[in-house]
Amino acid sequence: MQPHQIAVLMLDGVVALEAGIPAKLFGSDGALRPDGRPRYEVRACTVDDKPARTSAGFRLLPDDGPEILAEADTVVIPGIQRGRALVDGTLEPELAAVLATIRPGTRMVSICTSAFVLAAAGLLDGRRATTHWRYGDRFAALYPKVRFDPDVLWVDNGDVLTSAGNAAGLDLCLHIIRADHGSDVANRVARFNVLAPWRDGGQSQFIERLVPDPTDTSTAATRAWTLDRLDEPLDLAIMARHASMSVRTFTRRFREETGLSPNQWLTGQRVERARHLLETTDLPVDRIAELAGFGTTASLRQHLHARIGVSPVAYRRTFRPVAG
DNA sequence: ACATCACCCCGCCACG
DNA sequence: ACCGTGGCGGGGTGAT
Repeated sequence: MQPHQIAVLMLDGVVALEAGIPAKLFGSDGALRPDGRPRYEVRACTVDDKPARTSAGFRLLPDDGPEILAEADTVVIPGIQRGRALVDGTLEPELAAVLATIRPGTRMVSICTSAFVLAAAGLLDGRRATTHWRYGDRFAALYPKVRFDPDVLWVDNGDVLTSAGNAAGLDLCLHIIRADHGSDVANRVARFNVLAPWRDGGQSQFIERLVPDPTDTSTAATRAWTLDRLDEPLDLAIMARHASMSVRTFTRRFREETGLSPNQWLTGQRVERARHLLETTDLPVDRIAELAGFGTTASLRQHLHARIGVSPVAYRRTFRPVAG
């Protein structure tokens, strides 16, 4: 089977760190098939075949030209620090021309400020999108037709995906791998690259305390404790008691440290547990609901559907095609 | 599909 | 005055 073709379009003023993200993750050994063949093939190009000036004092010389865009299954555009899309909502004619060569239906991915480019191309009209928080006001003002969400690491519209600043591109690429091939493959890629498979802090761009003070009371130990007993009934009172805090303080600290409310986080962890079990075991769905801590199968179905839009059985069929 | 109900979440504010 | 804590109210959400 032909590997999924990923084209990285490096524009003038590209952020060097972000230009390397797709190749590093999609091209990781962790993303290889069991038979050793690649799942993804990553190439990079510029608009005009010339080196791209980065914002870091060096240039990037791609091996391929913009003709790869027309053959790509996914196009990733790393963030930029200049360009018309950032200034007046238009595209340079040369950029518009190469974007026009991309086949309809190609999955479009932006990292950081390149959401401006997708928006200027009209690809985000009427859809949810995000970008680097520092550019949020400008983004909303320049592109009023886009439903800007300032408070997430990434937004997945299926065929158009946008991510927040810099390292959020890692989270989005991991998400894409997870969506394409399941969380086991995504977790392996994360491990190969020494990344957190699921950023502690969930979706929020604004984690007030990135590193909880270890001498201070913290919710981290309680989160770890919770993960060992996901199959048990857990509520705020139980978690707060484990953390030796009042419910009010626990709730407040939890949001400060993770960006999520305790229950949002807990549900997320339960969904991840269920996904893992669906992928790696043949246990019946109601048993998985039980082990992941969902009271009922209906509850599991609802949360799985809300997160990834598929039923448990459909999910298993996608990622576990050979029933064991 | 719908109603009911428990629990969650968080602004508010008093307390130490 | 300042700051972290935690009880309370009640709108909101999710489970049944």
